[in-house]
Amino acid sequence: MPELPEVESARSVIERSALKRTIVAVDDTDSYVCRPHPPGQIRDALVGTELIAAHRRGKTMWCDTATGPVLGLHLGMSGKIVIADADGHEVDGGDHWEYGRAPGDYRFSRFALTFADGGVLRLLDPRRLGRVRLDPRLDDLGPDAATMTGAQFARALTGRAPIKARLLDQHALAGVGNLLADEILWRAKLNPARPVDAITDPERRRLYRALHTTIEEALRNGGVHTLPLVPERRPGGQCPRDHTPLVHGAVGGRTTYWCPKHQL
DNA sequence: TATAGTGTTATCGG
DNA sequence: ACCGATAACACTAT
Repeated sequence: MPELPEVESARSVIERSALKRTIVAVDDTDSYVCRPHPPGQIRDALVGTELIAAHRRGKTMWCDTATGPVLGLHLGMSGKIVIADADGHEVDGGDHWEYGRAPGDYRFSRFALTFADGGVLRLLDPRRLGRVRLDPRLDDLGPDAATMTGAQFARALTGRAPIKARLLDQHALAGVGNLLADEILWRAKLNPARPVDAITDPERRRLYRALHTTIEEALRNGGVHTLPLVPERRPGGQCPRDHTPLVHGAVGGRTTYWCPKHQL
């Protein structure tokens, strides 16, 4: 579910609704999501302090605390941030949910902060591929895909990998996931398997423009599912431009859909 | 019952 | 060391 636009809405939920609230309890007992921290370590580091800022680069979020370490949050494949008030009512809903979850269903709560007023911030994550950790390393992340410059983008496009594999490489640029990559390449009319070193300068500029317009549109409209190609990524899907049947295969190890007529 | 999957990372081979 | 491909991770929905 979460790619850069969804993570950004999760970050803004935290920013609006979880800052400057004293933390009185922490559930960090899911040792898979909280690894490598042993149960209790994150709790002991956070109880008594408060979040004071929420940041994001690519799909990684981190929160500064008033007196403790930085709290790193990653949503993985199925993670979602939900905040409830003391009465249990969920506030500040962000992105939509893929696993048919109803409000109040906390079966998949993997991490939780309880605030002094009784409110609770939860990380829900059925597949448990999300991550919570103290003082996360950010050095390995490339520049944020939403704000990177054309020069940074050109720097990211060296080597011989398929262009889609490079767009997915979080070391090269941070934030593009499988759905965004297909959408961006479709808009730029580039074949996902094209080697990076076969991309011409005009094509790279087209791709850079598609990167930004696609992310902006997804942010504005409420997520990657609102983009035109995404709902067509299924057997029988058609090119939104001219209804050519899309073809699919694996590129960069991920399921990939593209239009055989436009994407060359 | 079998399979795919919107992310990351360790491991293997060139 | 660099680069890319692949498997593994955990669990649900189809």
